Amino acid sequence: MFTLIKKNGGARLGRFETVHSTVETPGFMNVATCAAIKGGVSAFDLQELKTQVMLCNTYHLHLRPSDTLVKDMGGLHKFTGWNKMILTDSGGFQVFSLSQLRKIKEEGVYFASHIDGRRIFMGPEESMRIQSNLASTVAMAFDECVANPSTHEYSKLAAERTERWLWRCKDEMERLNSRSDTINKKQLLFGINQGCVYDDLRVKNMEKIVKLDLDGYAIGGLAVGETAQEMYRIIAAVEPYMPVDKPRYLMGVGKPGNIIEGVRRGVDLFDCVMPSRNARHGHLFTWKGIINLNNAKYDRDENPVDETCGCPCCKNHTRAYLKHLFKAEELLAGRLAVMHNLYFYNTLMEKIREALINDEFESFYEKYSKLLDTRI
RNA sequence: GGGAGAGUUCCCGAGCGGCCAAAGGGAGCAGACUGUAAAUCUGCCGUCAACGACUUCGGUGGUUCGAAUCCACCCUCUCCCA
Repeated sequence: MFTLIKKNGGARLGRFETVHSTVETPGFMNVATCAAIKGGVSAFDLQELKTQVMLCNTYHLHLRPSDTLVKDMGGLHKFTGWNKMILTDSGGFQVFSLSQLRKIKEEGVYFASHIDGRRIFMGPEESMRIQSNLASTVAMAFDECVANPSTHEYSKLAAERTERWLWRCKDEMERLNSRSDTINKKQLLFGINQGCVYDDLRVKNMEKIVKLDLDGYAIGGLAVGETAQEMYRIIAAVEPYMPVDKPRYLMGVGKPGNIIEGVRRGVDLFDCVMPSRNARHGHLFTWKGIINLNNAKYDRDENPVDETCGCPCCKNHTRAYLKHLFKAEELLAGRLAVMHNLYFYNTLMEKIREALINDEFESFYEKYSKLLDTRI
């Protein structure tokens, strides 16, 4: 159940109560595609990183270790040791990112496994069944995320197919939630808005999927090649059509600045691989901008990554040490850097919420929306 | 003392008369990364007034229109025999 607490302009402060935990929004979901945060960060580490939600992937976990195994192990919460909200992505994004390895049909998508080339099929029903087995808190609809650029004609076709898939997702989820052997019988389902960069398709699609009265709504298919300005325009175009009393999730976004812009336009939830992936590549977020720890200038830097940061890495280590770990290819480098970046993102969301509570979001926006994405 | 082999740009290592400023690694330097086929990928990596010029392949001298590549001597290293 979602409660809208207050607004600052378009920005929303809210609370999303689920069977596993209550999520304060705006919130950032930490990506753990294969049921693990890449970089060697465990569920027990997430406790001290202010993590609220873990995000896992249907496609990846179906292939390995298999959703039936996870079900036999008691579901993702028991399996990973994470007891708060888990959102599972549907595999829809893989329709986009594994474009060389798949074929899309009305019934669903035929993939070649990226692990061993084995042919697999996934449609709305399969995705729901897998996510039900995984027993996440929130399941995402199985959608098609089209590449950018795509023609208006194709984007329309894909968005309408995604709508039809959504009906099937809803039916299957209701069926699964009523089964006695389902682990999480209160599994929620979020619908996903598509339509590429075309406002008319986006709005029409949103109007249709809202009628299904799902537990939340996501804006998908963004940050896949269009400009940031186009992305903001689409969010603004579609937002008036989204239910006020349901969480809104901007999928796969993004840079700190993108998130602040998203919040300003009424988005409640975000996720992105950027903090974890970039961390593994030595790019660290700070309250003064982004640093690349691989740069020679940090060789003898005695400061922590960020002086104001309370993460385990900043409390214990210098930039010089972390830089050394990266150059020496020590696993510890990735672990510490990922912990820092996730803590940074989670703290960013916390500060956004504080700003909203204090009715200071606009000044927060002015201060940080550009600064945090700047390289220093 | 006798015999065999080797010395290439920061390192390893190809090249063995012109297409060589010299393959390929590594290191170094920088960049990218947005619902993770990513602990990945890309670029630069002799010098300069730089679509050209200059100096480099242990040293010196030679052969040749032309040499990292051929010859002579020298220096250094490795291995084998005494």
